[in-house]
Amino acid sequence: MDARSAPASIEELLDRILEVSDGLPKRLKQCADYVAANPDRVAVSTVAEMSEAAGVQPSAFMRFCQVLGFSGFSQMQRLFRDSYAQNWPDYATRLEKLRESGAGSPSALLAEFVEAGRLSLENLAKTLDPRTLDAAIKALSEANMVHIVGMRRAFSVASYLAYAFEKMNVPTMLHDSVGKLDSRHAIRAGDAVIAITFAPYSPETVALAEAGARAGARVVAITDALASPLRPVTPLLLTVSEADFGDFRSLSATLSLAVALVVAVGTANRARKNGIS
Amino acid sequence: MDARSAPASIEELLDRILEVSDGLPKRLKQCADYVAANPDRVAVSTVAEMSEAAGVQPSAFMRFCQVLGFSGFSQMQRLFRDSYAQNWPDYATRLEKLRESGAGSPSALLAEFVEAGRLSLENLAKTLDPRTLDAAIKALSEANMVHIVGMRRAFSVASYLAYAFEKMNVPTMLHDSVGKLDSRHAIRAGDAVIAITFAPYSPETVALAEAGARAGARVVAITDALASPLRPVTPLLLTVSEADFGDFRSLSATLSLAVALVVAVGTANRARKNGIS
DNA sequence: TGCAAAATGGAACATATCTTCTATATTCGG
DNA sequence: CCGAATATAGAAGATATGTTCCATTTTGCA
Repeated sequence: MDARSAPASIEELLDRILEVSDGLPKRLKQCADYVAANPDRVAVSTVAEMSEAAGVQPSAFMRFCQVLGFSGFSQMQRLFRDSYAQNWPDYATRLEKLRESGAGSPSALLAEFVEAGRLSLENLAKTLDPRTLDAAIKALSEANMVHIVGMRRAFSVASYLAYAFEKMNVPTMLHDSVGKLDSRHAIRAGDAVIAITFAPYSPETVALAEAGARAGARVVAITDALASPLRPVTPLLLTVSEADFGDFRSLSATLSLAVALVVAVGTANRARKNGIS
Repeated sequence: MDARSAPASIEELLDRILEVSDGLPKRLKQCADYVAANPDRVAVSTVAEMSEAAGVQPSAFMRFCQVLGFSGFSQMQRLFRDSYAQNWPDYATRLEKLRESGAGSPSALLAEFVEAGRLSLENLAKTLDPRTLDAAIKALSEANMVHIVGMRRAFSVASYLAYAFEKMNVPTMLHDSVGKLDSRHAIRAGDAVIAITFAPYSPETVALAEAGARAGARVVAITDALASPLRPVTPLLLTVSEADFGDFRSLSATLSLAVALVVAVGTANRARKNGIS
């Protein structure tokens, strides 16, 4: 243990944690990880609370503080309490403050997008039809392979779906247009297609969804209005209306829907496998 | 004095203060004024500190808390502490339960994710430092070219940033790893890098950010904790803590931040061009 | 495998902090 | 101006919290 004095700022403290973290015994490392991940809790918690959250005994947490160069928890906490002043917690107040910082200022913009995201989420919870969701999940979990297509702004949703399905061990193919290779013939009967598109609708996405339907695949659409061009293609239409701000849409609701879809499908698949074996 | 119960939120508390403030005796009014003006200190101070700052005796401050309907200072403080610490429930285990019990209908699942997204957005508004945001936008708008890197779950954010920057006519390069081509040498002095990574941090992303910094580019990090491996790389650290579920995170807050970033940079660039021409 | 060093858990101890109580001061109405 | 009601200050008491110590367990090394 070195005899250096206590860190004088939170940055210094985090540096020190990063630095010693690897050479720390198990319990002390738990403390280090917890503090590094939740530095904001230090200011308003007791050692008992901190240590419980980190999964260690209070005494272990004390030793951790001392390894960092503090005399004890109280001294370390003082550091966090002193720098606490600016982070004033209340959401409504804070949002108001951000907005007031000047129309067009970055913070004001952020406030608008946060608000838009929140509205979208609320709206999603209210309007999505559970039966359609159930049917979509059934179709996806029965598929041999899930094809995902979404271009331009919908591509981030598509790539997230691909990532999440992979994590869930669901066979997946992400149809990007790298090299303009035409991948539509990869879709077979018994597969499923998730097509994501918002106005102005991407023709490639619609075309691929149609090709999938013709090939005998079930198609799940994530789109923004009942008038979407995907409407004629499939009855499994999940509509998400995001509150946009300017030309951009936040995608908050769309992504939440995507995660829910993946987790539900992953769970259904796992249940089915267990049932069969 | 009325016998109503204690306020359940900070807004309620501030309302109540406003309401009773006029009919309060001198010392108690001092307390009311001080709390109304410095609500952020309540969570991290002792009665002794609060009362001294308000210019009264501790006992006077106690009486003030009781007039408000609390049993004492501690109870009032708990209100402030709870609202500060992002005490969102443990979604990982909550979802695990939902899934294992099989009782979790897809819509219930969706509701969970919507709620998680909402909390993440609130938290973003509460914790993001406007000055860091301003500095990040300045760095990005001064860059000749914006490089974007984010792997795995962060890739959807990266791809969305690329899409939006393109829309805004900001020169952009998305560093995917298609073909495992090493693109780090494309980064030059005068460029900027946006690196997005969340625990478990992707080594490629960190490496590319470091390479960028060495090449003389400004680096903006979007990450999840102050202890992120990107912190040593750059002071422009935008931290977004999403409520996450093991391998998944809703990304609602991250994407809102991304849009705000892009629009602000686009606007700044346009203003600059107009100013020059 | 056995030993020594280090780490850990839990309880005992010390201290800081909150809370209450009462004598004194102040205010307000007649 | 006087008396009753209320407010206040300060200190004493109760409680929560931080801190230390030591027996036990675990780890690392020969």
